[in-house]
Amino acid sequence: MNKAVILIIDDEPQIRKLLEITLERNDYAVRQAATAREGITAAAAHPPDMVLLDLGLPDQDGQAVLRTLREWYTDPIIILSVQSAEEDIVTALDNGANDYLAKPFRTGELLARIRSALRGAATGDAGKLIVSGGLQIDLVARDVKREGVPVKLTATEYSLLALFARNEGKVLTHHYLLKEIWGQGYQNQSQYLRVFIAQLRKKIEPDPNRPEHIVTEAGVGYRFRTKE
Amino acid sequence: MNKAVILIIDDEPQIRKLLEITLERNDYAVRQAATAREGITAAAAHPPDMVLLDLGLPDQDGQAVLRTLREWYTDPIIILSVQSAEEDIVTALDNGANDYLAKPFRTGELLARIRSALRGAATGDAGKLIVSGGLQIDLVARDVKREGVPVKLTATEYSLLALFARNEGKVLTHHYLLKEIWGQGYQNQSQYLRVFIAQLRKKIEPDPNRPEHIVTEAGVGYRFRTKE
DNA sequence: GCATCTTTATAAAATCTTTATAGAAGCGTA
DNA sequence: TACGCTTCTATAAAGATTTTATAAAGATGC
Repeated sequence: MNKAVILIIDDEPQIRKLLEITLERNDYAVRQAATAREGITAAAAHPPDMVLLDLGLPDQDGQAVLRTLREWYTDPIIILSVQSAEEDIVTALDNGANDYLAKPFRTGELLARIRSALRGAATGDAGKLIVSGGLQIDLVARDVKREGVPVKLTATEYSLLALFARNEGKVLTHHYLLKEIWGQGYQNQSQYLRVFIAQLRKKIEPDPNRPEHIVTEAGVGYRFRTKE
Repeated sequence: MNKAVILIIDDEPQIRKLLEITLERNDYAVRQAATAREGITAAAAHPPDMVLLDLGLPDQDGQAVLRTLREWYTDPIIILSVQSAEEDIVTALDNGANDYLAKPFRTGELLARIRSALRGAATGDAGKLIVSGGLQIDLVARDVKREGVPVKLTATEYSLLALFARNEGKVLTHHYLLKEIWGQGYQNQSQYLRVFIAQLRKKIEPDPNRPEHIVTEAGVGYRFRTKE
């Protein structure tokens, strides 16, 4: 029997510990992240059945984290926050949160709201599109088109492209890419990357010999560019 | 686009008036009931898109009303109550309420919670007919036809196809499909899926060897495409 | 008892990993 | 500048592994 997996994104260790104990005692599997960056990565790598998100993270604005998650994550997100101003609540809900609970919360109520949210897990609507130079990526539908024509990508190819798309303009190092896609322990298999980059270019570049989207940064990594 | 219809069940005329004004100003259609009996009758006669339910009704216990509504009513129910004891909240949520707001509430927050609840509501299956490439799915009548000929599907086959039809174009992961159809705890039984997908293809695909509607996304899940 | 769901077995298909080879770029030296 | 050397990159293709399709047998429930 599989337990529902809940990802906690909160920087306070005590809160995480309290949540961990409470949730595990109620038969949920718990994963944790202490920063926005960690949390987004964790959610992307292995999507949990639900996210509990603290808005007061040290490295990034909570509402921005929420919007980023909602670009592709469709399962319930419950906000836990010390803020209880109406504006914060309204913004969070409109950014796609399913519920908002002010700290300190009552654990019984939290558990009930978790049950409620998991019960009615939403089938989200049309996804946010990343469009550029004839290339179109729908992170929710897992759908990629070039000049309007669907491109068939394998699971790994898609993961790689999605990771690029979410980090448009930034150089991603070999090390980082390998760790994100293949996991800890593959950081030196640069050849994997070369093979898959070549594969991707063949499928999404107008001219694979003169790449416009996935450009090589020799000795460092690759950079994804949305043209123009 | 028709306005969403919200049914208010509350015995206090001032609250009803306040809600009526607030909701209508925000482009909802409002209907009202002052007693439990009236409310249940109204919901049954013309099911609204959402119910706002006060727990302190004169003629019947609020939790009982909630349970009665949930016997057949599947759209969102938000509780408005002067009670804010944890026990009341937990009971209401476990009785099927989507949200619980203590009076006095802030109207901005109420509106945000209404938007949130409506957003995640079962995609208006009402009168939805999906037609494509000789395939025809009537989600209301639970009726499937191929080239005009009725297709006989088992309960599970139909649930699966309906889930696909409601998420046309999107990749649905094994995990998600198994959770939605078989429930929490079956997420690793990918073989179930394979068996039922094969079964469905045999029944709805023009050429089951070259599926056009239910396409495999190896390593990830399946995608439903309405042809052309 | 019959329809349906669950499980098992096996073949086929798709994908990933690994190997091989060639090209491009940087760098020091004559 | 030209040359050889080294390092990094691109790509195709063979081999290995994983994932999928399907039939069919066993179990379950009304």
